[in-house]
Amino acid sequence: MSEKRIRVRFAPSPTGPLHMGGVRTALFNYLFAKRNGGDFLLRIEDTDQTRYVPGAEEYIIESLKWCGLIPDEGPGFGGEYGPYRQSERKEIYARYAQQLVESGWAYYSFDTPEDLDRLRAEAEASGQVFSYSQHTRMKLCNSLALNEHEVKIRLESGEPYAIRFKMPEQLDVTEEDLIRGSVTFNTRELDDKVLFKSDGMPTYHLANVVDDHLMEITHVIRGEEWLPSMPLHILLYRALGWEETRPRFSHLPLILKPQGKGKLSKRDGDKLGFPVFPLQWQDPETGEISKGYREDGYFPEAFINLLALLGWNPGTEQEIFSIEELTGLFSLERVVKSGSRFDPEKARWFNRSYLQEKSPEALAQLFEPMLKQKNIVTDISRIIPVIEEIKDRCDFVKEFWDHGYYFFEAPKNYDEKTVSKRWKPETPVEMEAIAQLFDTIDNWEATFIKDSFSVFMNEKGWNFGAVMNPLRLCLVGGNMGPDLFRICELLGKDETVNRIRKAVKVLG
RNA sequence: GGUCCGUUCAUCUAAGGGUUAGGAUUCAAGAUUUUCAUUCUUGCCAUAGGGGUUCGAAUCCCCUACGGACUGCCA
Repeated sequence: MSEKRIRVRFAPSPTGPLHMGGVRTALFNYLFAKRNGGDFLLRIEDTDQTRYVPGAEEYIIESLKWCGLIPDEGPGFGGEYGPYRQSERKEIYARYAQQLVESGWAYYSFDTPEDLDRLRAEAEASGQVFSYSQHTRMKLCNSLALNEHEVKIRLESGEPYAIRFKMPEQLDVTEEDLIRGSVTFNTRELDDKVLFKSDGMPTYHLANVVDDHLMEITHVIRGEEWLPSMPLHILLYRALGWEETRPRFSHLPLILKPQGKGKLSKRDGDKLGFPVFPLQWQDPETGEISKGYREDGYFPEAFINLLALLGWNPGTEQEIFSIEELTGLFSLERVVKSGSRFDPEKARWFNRSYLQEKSPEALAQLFEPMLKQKNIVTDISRIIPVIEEIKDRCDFVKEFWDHGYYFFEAPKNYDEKTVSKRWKPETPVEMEAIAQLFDTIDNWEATFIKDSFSVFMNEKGWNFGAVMNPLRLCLVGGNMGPDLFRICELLGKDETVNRIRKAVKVLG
């Protein structure tokens, strides 16, 4: 094989937000490039003007940045092979389309979209499927069926036309897919795809082949939905005389929805309560908002990690990988062939793993803005010890509040179940006694508080459970939380005593 | 309908002819925590079915079933 530098591309269409399957495709391309010391390019495939969605390209780029998948080349990233937006490469494609007609690999088609719609409808009515192919092309309106003179007149009169690929008859096209192994198609079953549209733009098929060649792409790594068009692309390289240098192909398995049938779609996320997009997206037409992993509180490292393991594994039992580790280990050979169902529970677990590894300082920095939003201003140094106590019980930074709000504000109400279970007629007297005891403690540290408390309890002969549980209720408003004396310490003596007395007043 | 791809615990997956089919998530039980959660331990659970090839098959071949993708002047 050649010594060519490895170059791969991620080529999304800016027709909406990037789906997590798209992010995984980008990730695998990135990992493959970096593993092999090559280049990762971003190319925007915007050849369909009718499907342009404002903001989609920016969304794609912001998503890649959030994930840390920075292209070496692409719109806004520089590079020697630009422009990287297909709409800006328009002139290039017409030339190659023309070349294909001249060499007999393609032909003009004058059938209008309406004509074809009608033919499709008719076929369907009789239980058939219409296809523009070697079996039907001679009965249709194109430069193969029409005589030379007729074609010339139509062309000169400016009649709109599309250029279609003239699929060879009865030819086996075999390719070694780097993930799936040998795949064979016979051209007899393939149709004559449009390469160049009547609006002057190429279709995906022509544009991606031309651009991959011009941009010296060595490996095409894309979703499984492209597998059926691989023979067309291979033949296009042959027709253009680029077979010697053409890229190798790999088709990634799909990401399937957690339950039921089919691939993961936008709707599933909304229905099942997890994001399918990296970032939140608001549809510019309908205003409808779709959740994003970022806004849901996922760490980008966790998101990347879970995506990497959806359809790939290094063959060891390790599951937590930094992006650097992934780039060191990745190989297409270890990508699985079958589609994988996405498991939101495991996604949560990945985030948890990353959260537990982070320092209390770093987590406090992330939590502080959320406190500010609740109008709680406090010093980072006061947040850190709280996080040390509660982070075990959290999967996301945003859960710190639910598990530790009582460190920042007195409980507004008391959990009813706990009250009915723990708050007895004698409790108020006991609580007041504890409050008085606490008032006398000078060294306000968990171990001392605990010692004093124990001595006192033994003197009184009171039952620990009967006192500690309502005491916890006074301080946190429920029956949850870390070590009670640690809570007392962090609350401070005055606040602790105040909360006890307040609870006695409220609960009677 | 046609073409192509796929099929190991509920889920993600390991095992590239010889293992008690391993790990992780979920779930369940026990321990610890005088609370809740965590943590730890244990447990439940799989080679789609049928034929071959072979001393020996999750692994190779064929058939069936099921699932999926594609079948646009969309990408």
